[in-house]
Amino acid sequence: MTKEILPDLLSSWEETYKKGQLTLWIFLALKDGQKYVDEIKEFIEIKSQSTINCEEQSLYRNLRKYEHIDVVSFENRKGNKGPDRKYYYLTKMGTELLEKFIERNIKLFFSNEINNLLNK
Amino acid sequence: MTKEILPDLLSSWEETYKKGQLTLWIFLALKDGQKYVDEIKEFIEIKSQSTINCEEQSLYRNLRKYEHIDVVSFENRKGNKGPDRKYYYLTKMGTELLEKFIERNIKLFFSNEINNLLNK
DNA sequence: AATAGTATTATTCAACTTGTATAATACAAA
DNA sequence: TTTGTATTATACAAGTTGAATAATACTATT
Repeated sequence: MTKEILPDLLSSWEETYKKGQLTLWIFLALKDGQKYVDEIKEFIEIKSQSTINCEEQSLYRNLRKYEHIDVVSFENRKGNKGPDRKYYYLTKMGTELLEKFIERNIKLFFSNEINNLLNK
Repeated sequence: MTKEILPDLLSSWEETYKKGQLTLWIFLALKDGQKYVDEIKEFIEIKSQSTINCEEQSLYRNLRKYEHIDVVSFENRKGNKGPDRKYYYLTKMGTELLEKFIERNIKLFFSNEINNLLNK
């Protein structure tokens, strides 16, 4: 009985959970190196082990938001085909922001107290 | 210049980020042991190092949702004063659900690839 | 018996992100 | 000219949380 409900509960929880996570994943992708949208999407899919499959539209929307406030910037480069690609990177402010965010919000899970609880 | 904007960006990002995180924190609190709402709130505030300060109303709302679908249950117990308290705990299904969630969504950050990136 | 404090339930509105759908613009190569 | 790639834009639905407000109910104290 449980076996049929559990996957649905899990995916609906994950759907909610990931809504606030996209920015983090994008910034991690950019910390890894300059990327344009397709590469960011691929990075996230692989590194999240397919937990997060985002739409390109969501990436563009998110990137534009942070571009406007100088957290993210880009450089035009040619691809194999079509028009130039925007290769995004974190600005100095974006780098600082990500660093502080990781320190406050991610490192928590590496603390002994939480880590013990996670593995109990 | 950056120094004035950064704290605002950080807290607005955190506000968004934590919106999908409450369920995880509640479930971790319950995994730690049966608790009623005040204790859950305290657990989250302390263990998140004040990164997450949630409203009791949000806890009630969230708990009720998962209570209805048999992920969370409770036991009435008397407190020092006032009416009985509902001491919540994870059901068998809730425990399984949390375990699977952690495995898929949290353990990622302990992988070498992500961990290296976080500390770069 | 009345009051004050504790615990929970309920409703509503605003703010925010993402999914989804749809459309438009623009460039390059075949 | 057509096809494929890359980006921008708008609008609506769904979901969560913050905040405000109100109501119910039990207990202990005065």
